[in-house]
Amino acid sequence: MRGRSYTPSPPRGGYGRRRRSPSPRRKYAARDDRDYPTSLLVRNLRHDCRPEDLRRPFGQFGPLKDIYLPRDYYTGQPRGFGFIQYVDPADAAEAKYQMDGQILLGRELTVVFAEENRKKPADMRARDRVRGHSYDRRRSPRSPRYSRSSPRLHARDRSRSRGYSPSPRRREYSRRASRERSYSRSPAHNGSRSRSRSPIRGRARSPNATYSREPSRDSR
DNA sequence: GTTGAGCGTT
Repeated sequence: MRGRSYTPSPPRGGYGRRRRSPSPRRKYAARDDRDYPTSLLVRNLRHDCRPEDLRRPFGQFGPLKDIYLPRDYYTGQPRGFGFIQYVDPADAAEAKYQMDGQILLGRELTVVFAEENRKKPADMRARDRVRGHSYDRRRSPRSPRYSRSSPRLHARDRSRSRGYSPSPRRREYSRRASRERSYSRSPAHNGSRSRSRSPIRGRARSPNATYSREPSRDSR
């Protein structure tokens, strides 16, 4: 009997049973009424805040599925907000209600439901262009040289905390693996020729002994 | 089957 009495505490006037009102936009699009959002957007996070810091306070309400703190792609600096996904939407609702306005590390958190739509790299790229100020892709007035910090460098840091919940056990595993290669998840694929998308110059990766099967040697 | 450049950063 786990009669855990959830107190979803619906936001102002409840979630609304799909009102016929001409809402300009459904708050939680792509979700049915019975399917409440499980992701929360936590705002006003301290820049020092790490996923682990959030896990404890937010984990009180239920199992967390994921925690992710977006960072600036170029600078790698935390953006001050994060996403917390719950397994159970009821927990998410509860957490939102309880944590909204709470103080974490001296900052008052703002917790709201997150949209389900994740942003893709392609979107960010487009956005960057728009934000960049009439970006003339031909040649920008200012060379966006962000040679200072590269996401890749942060990738190293990411190896430790990874940003999202790593299984403790897995970490052990990863620790060993992170010795040599395994750096394949950087924005810069540095494939061989396309090095345009990434702000940083991907270091020329060794060909890594491609398994080029000799065309004429495989006889059977 | 997933996504880690996630919307809301001062």
